[in-house]
Amino acid sequence: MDGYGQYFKALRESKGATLREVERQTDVSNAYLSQLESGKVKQPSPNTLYRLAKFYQVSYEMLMEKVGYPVSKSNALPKDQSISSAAKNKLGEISNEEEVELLQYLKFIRNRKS
Amino acid sequence: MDGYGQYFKALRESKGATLREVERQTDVSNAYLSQLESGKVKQPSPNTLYRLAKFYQVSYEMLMEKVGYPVSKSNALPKDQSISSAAKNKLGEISNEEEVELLQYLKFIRNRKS
DNA sequence: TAGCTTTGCTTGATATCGCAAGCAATAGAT
DNA sequence: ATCTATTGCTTGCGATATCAAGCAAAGCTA
Repeated sequence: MDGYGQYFKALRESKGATLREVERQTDVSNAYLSQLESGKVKQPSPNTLYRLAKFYQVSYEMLMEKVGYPVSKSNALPKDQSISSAAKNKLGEISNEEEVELLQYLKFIRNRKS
Repeated sequence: MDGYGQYFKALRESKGATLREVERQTDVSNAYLSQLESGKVKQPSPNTLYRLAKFYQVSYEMLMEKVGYPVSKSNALPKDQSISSAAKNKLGEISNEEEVELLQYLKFIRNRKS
């Protein structure tokens, strides 16, 4: 039903921040953040996305694209590219052990579908 | 008080188009276009701006900026991150949904010890 | 146990987007 | 002069973004 709600939640929790912590740093209310993460928001404004992008240290354009806004240039870019960079940002500090587990889990995910 | 309203009107008139002509080509209602040109709209959505940009043959980003949305002129993120190229290669093609699951699983891994 | 604090969440309110429908003025055609 | 189509515009409305306030559960602390 919702797509990027889970993503924002994962972003926040991977940073170990609370809703109110994000609120303090971004001036986006914890009420709205909660709705955002539970899929009750359709398209947060670019202004909001920009604040979150800076706090979570991910690409603003990537967030724009993720919530469905047109992003002129990256129309030509494959979608996996921006996702890859997002993953790179979030997974950039993983240890070798964690990497192995993630890769195994990725296999598990993919086998689960077919 | 109205900044870009005049601009949109100038764009349309320079093309010799009527409100309803623009409506036909962009699926933006003539009612809304009228409000837009008379400064009664604060921030038209990126979706709307994109349609108008294409019709008027101007830059989408320029319109975004004109209306007051943040436009990251320079990428806030470095291109190359200190991630193992192995993981980068293997994770480079993960999908949207897979990324979410991986981030959640990574959080699970890290909390498993405590 | 009782009392603060934190955390995620819900709810009511406000503001804006964007449109369908309609209106007054103008232009053209007969 | 009358009819018809076009044009710009206003208005009322549903949908959505965003927040302030508050609430219940859980965690600390005394």
